[in-house]
Amino acid sequence: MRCVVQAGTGSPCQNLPMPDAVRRVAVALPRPLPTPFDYRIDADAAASPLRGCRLRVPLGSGEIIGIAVDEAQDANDEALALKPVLERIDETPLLHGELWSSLAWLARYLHAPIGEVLATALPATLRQGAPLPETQAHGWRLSEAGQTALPGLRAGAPRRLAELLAQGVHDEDGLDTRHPGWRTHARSLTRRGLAERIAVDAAVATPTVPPPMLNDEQRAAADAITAHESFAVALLDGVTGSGKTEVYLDAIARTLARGRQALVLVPEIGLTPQMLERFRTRLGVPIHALHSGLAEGERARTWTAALRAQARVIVGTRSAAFVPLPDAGLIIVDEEHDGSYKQFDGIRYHARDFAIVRAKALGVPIVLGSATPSLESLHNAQAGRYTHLRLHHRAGAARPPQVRVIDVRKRPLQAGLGPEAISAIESALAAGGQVLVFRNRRGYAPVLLCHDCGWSAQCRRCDSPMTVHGAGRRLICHHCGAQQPAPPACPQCASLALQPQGNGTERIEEFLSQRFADVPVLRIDRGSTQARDGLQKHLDALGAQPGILIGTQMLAKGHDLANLTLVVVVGIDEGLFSADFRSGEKLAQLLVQVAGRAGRADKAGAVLLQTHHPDHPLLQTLVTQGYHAFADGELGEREAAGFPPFAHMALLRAEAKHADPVMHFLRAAKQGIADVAIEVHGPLAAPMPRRAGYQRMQLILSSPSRAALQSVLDAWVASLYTMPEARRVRWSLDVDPADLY
DNA sequence: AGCACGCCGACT
DNA sequence: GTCGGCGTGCTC
Repeated sequence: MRCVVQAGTGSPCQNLPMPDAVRRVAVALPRPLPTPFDYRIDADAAASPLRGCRLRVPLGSGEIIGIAVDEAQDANDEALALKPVLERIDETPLLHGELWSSLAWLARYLHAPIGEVLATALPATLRQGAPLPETQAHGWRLSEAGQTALPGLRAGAPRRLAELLAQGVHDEDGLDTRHPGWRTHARSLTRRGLAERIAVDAAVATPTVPPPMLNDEQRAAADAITAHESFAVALLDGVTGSGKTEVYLDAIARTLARGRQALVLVPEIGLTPQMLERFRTRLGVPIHALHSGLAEGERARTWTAALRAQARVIVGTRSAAFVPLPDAGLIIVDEEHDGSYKQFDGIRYHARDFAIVRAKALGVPIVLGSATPSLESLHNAQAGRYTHLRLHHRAGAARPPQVRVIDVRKRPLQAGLGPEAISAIESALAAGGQVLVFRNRRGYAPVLLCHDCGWSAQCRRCDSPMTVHGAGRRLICHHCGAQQPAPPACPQCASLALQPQGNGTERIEEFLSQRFADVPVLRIDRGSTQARDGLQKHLDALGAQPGILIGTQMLAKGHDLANLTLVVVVGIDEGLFSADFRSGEKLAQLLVQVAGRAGRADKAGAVLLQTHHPDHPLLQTLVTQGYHAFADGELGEREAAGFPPFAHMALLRAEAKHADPVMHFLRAAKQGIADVAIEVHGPLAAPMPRRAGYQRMQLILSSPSRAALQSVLDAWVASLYTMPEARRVRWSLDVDPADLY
């Protein structure tokens, strides 16, 4: 029986004898379970606040780390039947305050299990129960003995380090990036008593590089952002090269001066060592980076340093949206339109949207920056919910590139390149420039086709076309990674007329390196360049000499190419007619971003867009009137068609080895929605599974009212867990899906 | 998600 | 005769 609190009598439980003093606590577990599980806990272990603390508990035959979602409740005999909490890991809550309530909101909004959401928010080592790491920042300086001994030191690396330290305290963070290998020399100095390691206060800002003078637009934008110290969303909408980063730096510097923390989110490919170094020298504080390339221990250290307010500036990719910000003053989301902010498996959150929720809860300003803002953000700006700050001018004298649409209908193509493109490449190289050929498709050719019977190579497990690699010798499925040799003859009609159709980056590389044999031709894509510094090394090796880069998405931004004068974009036609409602927006953003790579400081650039559909409205509007005109038109179409941001969607996906149970489950699920405010489409075939050999289908829910959709999801998702049909499939829900196919 | 339990194929 | 395949169901 429950212990009932009666009005006016206080808690009667306090008066009852509690010999064993057993209490119960609800624990969120990192498993796809709809609710937290109850455990019993000793009263003394539950004496201090529990909510947000990690607990080690038994589950099934094993043990697991969960998080208490509430304070312990008084319990009676039935609590004895519960399994016991094995260990209380945290004395004080790891998650609390704003972060706790924002995460609780996120779990409700995504209709995801709270335990999975909390686990996603924590760095892996902490999720697995590790103690909070040491985070005190340290620096190095010369000892008094070092000061006197310095002039007498032998020339060499230790002496150079000593000379550096003689200028003042250097923090380890900065030494790591600027003087790799310094630790060996520091050890050698320490052994001789010449240098010493001291704790440093990260909050003291001493910029080593003075800020440039902001132009009027930049100044006005920076002033508008820091005008209020409370929640407000600013859309910083500035063309490529307009100096958005200077606006960020100015706003961050003011935030630091007010004694507050700043969080900067950047897309996966935007977080480069050069960018961190620029922030470090300009802000004069250690920059705490958070990205997928970091070791787990390092991620935990950064997260914890933020929790302890030692980290003042945190720059990170998607997952950095989860860092604690006890002294928050400003949040920035750079390239806010970028698709990498949306997580595609597990908890499908959108880091930009969650950052806005957090800024609101924290009561701090947030800046969304982009040269090609998402239609959502433009819509919000037009509706007056966001302040729209425009930067129209490229900094310095750089002129915008000349964009030309090239009609390749009936033109002879070589590896997908028309005569205009080839001669433009020739003259750009002859003039000493560099050329970027952008193709959004890697591999040699997208499909292998039999010219006689029409057979094409399909992946046996995914039913999708296999991409031709290795100059036509291998077939690879880009969905499941399956590989096989290309067949010598058509498996269907035995014809030898098998032809690779279309052109991937490999085939373009093959052609261009023959055609322009006297210049370097570099292919940059996921197949050729694994690590991010691998790409930088390639670019460094090329330098400013004439050459050709062939690339996919990876080359669309970041990494300055000082001498790039021509960009050729091929293979955009499939993007013009893709079924997904967001494909036009994505293509437009990509084209503008790629075009922005051409023409820097002194050289005007040219951009050629090759297409079989030169009159397509997207291209016409984009080229003649620019991105914002395109966005206005596209928003009109979204409104007419009932798509985001004018409708709100959720997507229920299910998969199993066979189609039948998937169909049964989705049909049954569809039956569960009776609300007339919700449109339900499906079951429809879903995009390729990551796991090969699975049948996947989906249901699309949409409603003009976010509130109506949310309230339907509340009851509906709960019912999915108990549906008998659900047991035969794996299902997942995606609220605000990024794309439908 | 893990993990155990449970019932059918090719191997020491 | 057993090792192991993954289908099914459960975890406070």
